[in-house]
Formats: sequence, C-alpha cells, structure tokens
Amino acid sequence: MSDNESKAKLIECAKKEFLEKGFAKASLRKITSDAGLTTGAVYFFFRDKNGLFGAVVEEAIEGLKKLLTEHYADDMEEDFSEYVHVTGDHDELAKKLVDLIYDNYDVMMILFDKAHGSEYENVVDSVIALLESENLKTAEKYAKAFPGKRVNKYMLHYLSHVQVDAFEHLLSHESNRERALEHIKPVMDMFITTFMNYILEDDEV
Amino acid sequence: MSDNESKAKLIECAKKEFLEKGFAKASLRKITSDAGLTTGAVYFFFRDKNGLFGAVVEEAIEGLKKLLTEHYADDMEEDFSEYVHVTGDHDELAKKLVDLIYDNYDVMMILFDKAHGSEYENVVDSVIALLESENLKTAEKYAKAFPGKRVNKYMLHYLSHVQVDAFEHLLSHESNRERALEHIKPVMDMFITTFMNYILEDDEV
Amino acid sequence: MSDNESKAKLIECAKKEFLEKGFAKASLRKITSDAGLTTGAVYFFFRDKNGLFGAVVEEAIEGLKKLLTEHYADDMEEDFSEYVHVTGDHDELAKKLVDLIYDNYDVMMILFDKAHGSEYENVVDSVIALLESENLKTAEKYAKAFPGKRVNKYMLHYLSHVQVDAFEHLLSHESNRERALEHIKPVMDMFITTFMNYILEDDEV
Amino acid sequence: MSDNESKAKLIECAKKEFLEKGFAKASLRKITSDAGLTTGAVYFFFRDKNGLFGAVVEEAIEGLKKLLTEHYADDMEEDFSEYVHVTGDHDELAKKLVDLIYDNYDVMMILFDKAHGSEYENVVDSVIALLESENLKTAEKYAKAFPGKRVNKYMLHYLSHVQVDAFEHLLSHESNRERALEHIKPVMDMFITTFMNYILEDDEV
DNA sequence: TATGAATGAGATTTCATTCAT
DNA sequence: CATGAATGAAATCTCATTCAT
Repeated sequence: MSDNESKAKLIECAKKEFLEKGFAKASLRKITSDAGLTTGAVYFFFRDKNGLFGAVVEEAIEGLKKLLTEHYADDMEEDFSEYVHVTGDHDELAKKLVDLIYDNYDVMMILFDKAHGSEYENVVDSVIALLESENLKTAEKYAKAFPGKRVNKYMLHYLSHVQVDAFEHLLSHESNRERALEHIKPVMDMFITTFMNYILEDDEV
Repeated sequence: MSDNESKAKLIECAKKEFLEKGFAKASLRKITSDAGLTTGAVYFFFRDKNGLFGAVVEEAIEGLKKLLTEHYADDMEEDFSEYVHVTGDHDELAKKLVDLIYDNYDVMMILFDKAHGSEYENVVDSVIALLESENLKTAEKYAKAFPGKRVNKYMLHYLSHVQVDAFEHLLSHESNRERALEHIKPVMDMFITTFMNYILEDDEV
Repeated sequence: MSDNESKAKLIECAKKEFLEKGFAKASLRKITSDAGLTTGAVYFFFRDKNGLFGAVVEEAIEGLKKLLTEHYADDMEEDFSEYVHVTGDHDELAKKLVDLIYDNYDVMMILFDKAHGSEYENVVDSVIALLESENLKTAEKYAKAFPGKRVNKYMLHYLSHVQVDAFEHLLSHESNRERALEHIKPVMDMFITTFMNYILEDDEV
Repeated sequence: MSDNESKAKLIECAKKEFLEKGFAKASLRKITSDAGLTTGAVYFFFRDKNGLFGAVVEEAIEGLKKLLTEHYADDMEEDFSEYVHVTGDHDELAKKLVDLIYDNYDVMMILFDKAHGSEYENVVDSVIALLESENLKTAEKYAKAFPGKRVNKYMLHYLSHVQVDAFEHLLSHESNRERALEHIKPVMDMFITTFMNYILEDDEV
C-alpha cells in the first residue's frame, strides 16, 4: 500500500471513530483495524494517539485561525464609526465561517464536542478568547461615545461565548449548508443588536 | 458504620471524583477508598457506576424539573398579553433558578459538563427540550398578534439553547451567588428582547 | 484462594522470574500465569511492577540495613586503638553478613545484579556509601597516629567497593554457606591488612 | 552517502545510545534517526541489533585480548623468581591497560556495564577467566617454593575478579587518564602483595 | 545503498464488575 | 453491611524485524 493511501485511510477512520466516541474513548484498535492495519502503524505515521488526532484536526484549525486573524487584521484598517458597516462585516464573516465550517463538517464537530482529553481540548476556548479580545476593541471604541458608561466585562465574555456557541449549535442542528446560512444571519444580527444594547454598564463602583 | 453514613460518604466522595474527572474517567477505586470502603460497597448500595452517579445527581434534577414544571403550570393560568408581566416572570424564575443551581453547585457543574458517558448525559438536552416546548407555547400566542408571521423553529430551538447555556456559563464563570444574580438579569432581559424581535419569521415558503 | 496464599505465590514466582530475567525484562504475564492468576492480581496486591519487586526485596534490605547500622552503632562505643579488636569485629560482622545473605540467597542475588530499572537499582550503591562513611571514620582515627599522612579518598571508596564486591562474588560463586564462611574470612583479613597499608597517602598537594 | 560514512555514523550513534540505555533498552529507531538513516539500514550493514553492538565493541575487545595474550606470552619467556621483576611487570601492564581502556572509554564502559542482553554480556567474565588462568600459572610456580602449601582456588578466582573490577571501578570513578594512572598503581601494588600473602593455603583436606 | 511501510508480539497498566464469605 | 480477591477485557504504546522497491 502506498504512503498516502494508508495514512489517509488511517486519518479517515480516525475521524469517524473520534466523531463517534470522542478522543478519550476512541479505540486505536478499532481505527487501525477499520483501516486494515495494526496499531503499530499509528505509531509509524504519527507520534501517538494525540498525533493522530492532530492529523485529523490541524488543517481545519489552521484554516479557522487564518480566516479570523485575516478578517480582524482587515478590520483594523477600516472605519468603525458606522453601525451599518459593522453589520456588513459580520455578515461577510458569517458566510466565510459557515463555508469553512461546513467544508470541515466532521472535524468541526469533533473540535466542538469530542476533543476532551486531547491536546486540542482548549481550541474552542482559544477561539472564544480571540473573539473576546476583538470584541473588546470594538466595545471600547463604542464606549467612548457614551460618557459615564464602561464595558461590562462579564457580558463581553458571555457574548463572545454565545457567538461561538451559535456556530456550534448551527453545526449540530443543521446539516444543510444553505439552510445554515439562512439560520445564522438573524443570529448574527441579533448578536450585534444585543452587543449594542448590553455591552455597556454604568460607570460606578 | 451505619447504612446512611456509608452511603452518604460514598455519594459525597463520588461527587468530588465525578466533578474532577467526569463520569467516564472517574475511578470507583478512588471513590470507595476515599470513603474508607471498597469497590464492592458501590454494588451493595447502588446498581453500578451509573447508579452511583444517579444518587449523586437525581435529587438536583428532580428539583430543577419540579421548579420548571411548577413555574410553567402557574404561567398557564396567567395572562400573557402584557409584555411587562412576562419580564417580571422571568426575573422571578431567574432568581429561583440561580438559587437552585447555586444550592447544588457541584452537582450542576457535573450535569453540565461531566456526565459524558453516563445515563444522564442528555439531561441538559431534556431541560432544553422542556424549555423549548414552553417557549413554543409563548411564541405561538405571540404569533397570533402578528398575521402573516409564524414561529421560526430554528430560532426557537436556538434561543432555548442559549437560555440554558446562559446558566451553564454563569455557573462556570461566577462562583459567587450574588454576583451571579446581577449577571443573569441583563442576560434574561436580553433573552426576552431577542425573543420578541427574532422569534417570528415571514409566513412564506 | 486465601489472601496469603495468592500473595505469597505471586512473590515466590516473581522472585524466580526477577532472578532469571532481571527486573526490566521480567514479564508480569509470566509471573502471574505461573502463580495461576492474571496480571490484574499484581495490581490488586501491589502497587505495580515496582511494588511487586519491593515485596520480594524489602524485608531482606531492611535486615541488611538493620544489621549494619546496629553493628556500627555498637562500634562507636568501643575502643579502636587495638588492631586485633578491629579484626575480631570484622570476623563477627562477616559471619552475621554471610548468615543474612545466605538466608536470603535469591533476593540478594537479585539485588546485586538484577535490580536494574527498578526503584531499588541503587541499593548496592547505598550500602557501599554506608560502608564508606564508616570506613572513613576508622581511617581518620587511624590517620591521627601518622603525622604527615592523610586519607586517600579514592582508595577509601575503592576498598569499600571491594568489600561489598567480596560478598557479591561470594554469593555468585559459592552456594554453600559453610564454604562461603571459610572463603570470606581470609578475604576480610586481606581487606583489613590492605586497609592498613594503603588507606593513607602523603599529605602533600 | 558513502558506505563507510553511513556505517561509521551508525556505529557512532549506536555507541552513544548503548552507553546511555544499555543494549536491551537501546532503541534502533533512536540510533538510526540520530544517524539520519532508517531502521532498515542497520539490517543492511549489520546482521541485527547484536551485529551492530558487535561493530561498536569488537575492535576494542580484540585490542584488549591481544594486549593481554601478548603480555602473557612475553611473560612466559621471562624469569619469575624475583619479586621486584613481577612488580615492574604489573606496572607496565597497568599503564598499557589504562591507555587502552581510556583510548576506548565509551566502549569499555559499555562492555563493563551495558552489555546485558547482548551476545557480549560475558566478555568481562572471559577476561577474568583469561587473567585467572595466567594468575594460576604464576601461583603454581610460586607454590613450588612453599612445600605444604597449595593454591587457594577460590582466592585465585576472587583476586582475578578484583583485578578486573579495579579497572571497572577506575573507569567509572575517574574520567581523567593521568589521575587514573596514579590511582591504579597502588591498587596494582596492593593486588600483588595480597596475591603473595593470600594465594596459598595449607595443603590439607 | 538504503528507504519506508508495516507487522506482530509483546509490554504495563486500568477498570468496572462479580461473588463467596 | 461490606470486604477482599480476582477476573477479563481493554487500553496505549514500544520494538526488533522484514521486505519490496
């Protein structure tokens, strides 16, 4: 069997098993025997169970991080004074994210809910953190227009969390990409409206 | 050692272990030896590992379900025509829920995040389902006032989910009950506003 | 099977296997199946492979350390000015040691040569160190009688090493306890003579 | 890469690994990857793991055996009647041995302590045996001068053992060749004296 | 002159569970 | 009321070795 064939088959079978059982409960025996190989093969092609998980998951993570960092890098050069603009931005991001996520449907499902015990169990948290830091920038610019108000840090974190949850929820409840896009638009809209209305609190002790 | 003493100690130590490791990774050996007993004791007092988990968790679940069903039973007798009333209702429910949840802090943490692999891994989903069915009733009453509109089922499910997530997030980010109550109020407010604004969609194909 | 029976059989079979293969290469599978049990039994009765090794070995180590510390504690109260006395002392110690060692023949063989990889791999070194520190005391008293001389530290360590090697050699070349005692006496005598003649060096830089 | 280059690198990396982990625990993967090759290469250049070990070790063994056999061959033609001569002889041998051993420091360390499990695990024993047979010749000549005395075979073996141990001890406790030579001289002197004093026993049953 | 793929047998360890007492 | 002994199945991982290319 050629290099790519076995390795690819291993990754494919691993994806299936991780999706079904989660990282911790996934069985290397099952994965390798499904692939027509023996457990040792995993240790030839990958470092170990975590290495295999990485092979399943890494490309999609890179894609996601690249999309987000590039998006927010562009943002920095834009003008945030207009509400409408921000909305458009989010719509565009939403589409890109839905595309990315549905292009990597299984992997994203795994990352959202099946990575417990692996070296990647905090990926979702790190995405939330990334979003939170970007949302903080926006919120602080926004706060300048409202003297006597300041950013509500709990709400900031919660809303960033909700933003990510929205995609997790989308993924696990709507397998169709087109319908997903229809669903996510009002949710993003809702998020922005809510952000505007609730991100600031009175500036008191 | 009397019946109750050993049983109670077992439940107490199990709670600690489940919270730390989650159901699947929790070790009965650890639990029983922490309790000054041996593994066999679990099988005397309970059915098996799942039975022990149930003993840790069941009372709080009952409390939660009772609170919710009673709350919604009361609701049914009330008049939903006024927005303000609904808001007050939710504030009251929020307080009751925060109290219940923080009275059972550890167990709720376990149910939210550590039940994977147990027979109770879908408890949170069933709570969401309960909420969703109640929210549907409200939404349908609300829809009657807007001809040409119908309930957006995806949004209904999503918002019910968010409602539950809000408490999960609260629990894992705010250990202080008073601050928790302060945090949850704007969130509930936000939920209702969002519900009003986004739960209906145009009645077309 | 009663407690002691299985545990004792496990220890007995482990002793045989460790003696044959050494700690690292010894197979728990072999040990347990020889004992008519399964590998899990080791983990019930002992902590792990090292724990099993400890159970095989610990008693003899304690005996050895006790013998040595008690012997040297007695020494401290005695008068070291006479050569002959010291010799007698060593003869007596030699006999006690031979007895102890031949009472625990297999275990001592294991400790001397088969403990590599275990938590006890340095036991022999620690015995040498104990001896060295006692020999140093003797050597320094001895040095006082020879102005311009000092203790040769390399020789001190080497001779302490040789002292222990003597017993290791004895054990692996003479299985008969009586003949062993006959062999060890001239060796001990030789050790003392050599000690007297070579432990001091000229006190120069 | 040319034949010799790869082969030499393999031997070099193997030396390092054997020294660190010992034969049994040494990993061919580690060795070959350190050498920039793959495991298969070992089986191309050498028979197997033991063959590789041999390549690391054989030259030094040959050197040692050659040195010893040549030394003792010369001896045979000399006159042993004078004590002083013998001493000088040993001093000269000591220097040659120290040179040889420190020229092959790593390999000798491996042979002394890391060959367990390999086909060469008895090399040290065979050196001892060689020495013992030579010492026996000397001892028997010596015995002729003392009617009623005979060679103490146990002592003969033990002293031959000690002779080799001396070099092992030297190697592992003194990395500096010059200091090593200083240390070994009194030890060799001690050995000869001891030999003279203890190699004979009374000729009775 | 090597590589790269893969095996297969082994290792230790963990664990829920059972059951006679 | 609970123990203590033991199982059996599974887990991950390591490794020397083979062999077609």
